[in-house]
Amino acid sequence: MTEVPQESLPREERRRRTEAAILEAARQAFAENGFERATIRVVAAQAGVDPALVMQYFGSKERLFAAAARWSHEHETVLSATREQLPSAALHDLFEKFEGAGDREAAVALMRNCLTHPEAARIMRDEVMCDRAAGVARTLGGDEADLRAGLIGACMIGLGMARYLLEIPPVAGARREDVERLMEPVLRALVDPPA
Amino acid sequence: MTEVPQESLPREERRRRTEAAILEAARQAFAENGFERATIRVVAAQAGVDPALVMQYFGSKERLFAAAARWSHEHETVLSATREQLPSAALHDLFEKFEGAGDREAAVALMRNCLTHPEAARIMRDEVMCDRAAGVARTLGGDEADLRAGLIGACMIGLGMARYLLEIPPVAGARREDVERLMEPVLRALVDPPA
DNA sequence: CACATCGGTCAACCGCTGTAGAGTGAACGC
DNA sequence: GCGTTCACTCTACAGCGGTTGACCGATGTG
Repeated sequence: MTEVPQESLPREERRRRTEAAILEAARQAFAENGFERATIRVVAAQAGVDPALVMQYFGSKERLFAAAARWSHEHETVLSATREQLPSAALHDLFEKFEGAGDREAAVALMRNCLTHPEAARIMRDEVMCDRAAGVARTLGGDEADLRAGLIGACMIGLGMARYLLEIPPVAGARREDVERLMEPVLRALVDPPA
Repeated sequence: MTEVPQESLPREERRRRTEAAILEAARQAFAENGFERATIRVVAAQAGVDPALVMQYFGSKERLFAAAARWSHEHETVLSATREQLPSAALHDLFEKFEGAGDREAAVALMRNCLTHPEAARIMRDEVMCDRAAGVARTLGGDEADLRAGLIGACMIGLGMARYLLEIPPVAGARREDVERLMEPVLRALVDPPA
C-alpha cells in the first residue's frame, strides 16, 4: 500500500479505500511481527497515512486488531462433509485458507497471536476450534466424538503452524499433494478409530 | 518465590539462590504472558528483588529469556525408540514434558513465544523440531521419511498447543490415557503409511 | 581492624508507543 | 458562491519499560 493516489475521488470511495489500505497494512504487520511488535506508526506508514487517522478509523489498537484478524469461515467444506469426506475436506480447508485466494494474511495474523494475545486466543479457542469441533463431532458420532473432533482440530493447528508460521523445512517445503496424501490416513484414524 | 529469607548465607549460595529465584519468576512470567507482556519489573517483584539486579545477572531481557526458555531434551525417549515404540514414545515425551516432574514452565515459555519471538522460533524450529525430526526420520526409513517425521512433529505441536496452551476444552480436559489411546494410531499412520 | 569485594538497591534517563485535541484544506449540498 | 462537513495532518502528552550508574551495607580477606 505504498501511496495509492486518491486525488479527487468521491468522499465515500476515498474513505473505503483508506480503510482498506489501513486494514491491509495492519493485517500484514500483525501477521508478520505479532500484535505487540506491530506499531500503529508502522501500520500508518505502510498505508501511507497519519497514525492519528488509524485511531480515528478504529478507535484503538485492540479494535484495529479485532478488525484485522478475522477467521473467515466462508468456503469451508468440513462442516458439510460426510464421514468419508471429512479428512480431505479438513485438509482442503486448511490449504485453501493459507494458499488459496482469500485473505491469507488475516488468518496468519490470528494464528500468529493466538498464543500471546487474549482476544486472539479466545477467537481461536471458541470460534475456530470449539464451534467447528462441535459440528465435526456430530458428523463423527460414536464414542468420544468430541475428543476425536478436538484432536482432529489439534492436528490441523499443528500442521498449519508447522507449515505456514514456524516454516519447519520438510513440512513447509513439501508439495501440497504429498502432505495431503500422507495426512489423510492420519485424520482417518480419528474418524474411524481402530478397535 | 515470595521473599525467601537469605540472611547470613555464604555469598556463593546466596548468589545461586537469587539467580534461581529470578529464573523461576522469569519462566513463569514468560510462560503466562509471553515475552512482550512480561516485564523485568514484574519478574523482579515476583523474585523479591530489584529490577536492576535482573539486568546485572542476565544482561538484558533477551538474554534472560534465552536463559529461561529452554527445551530440555533429557528424559526423552523418542530418539531411542524402535519403529514399533515410536508413537507411544512421542506421546510419552510430550506428556512427561508438560505433566511430569521437570520444569514445565520453561517448555511453556518457549512454546508460548515460538510464534512471535524470533529466538524462540529459531529454537523451536531448529533444535526442537529439525534435529529431532532427523533422528526420527532415520528410525522411520522408507519413502519421504523426512516429511513423515516432520508431520509427526507437527501433530505433536498441535496436540501440545491445543491441550496445554490454548486449552481447548475437549482436548485439555481429557484424561491422558484417552488421548494416548486415540493418538497412537494417528501417529502410526505416519510411521507405517498405508499403500 | 582496615580494606577490598560483592550482592543488592535507588533514582533517573530516555526512547518508544498509544492516544488526544486542535487545526487545515478539499469535497459537498444549497 | 458559501458555509458546512469531513478526511486528514501536526503536535504534543503521558506512561511504560528496558537500561544505567552511583551508591550502600554486609561479607570476605590480610
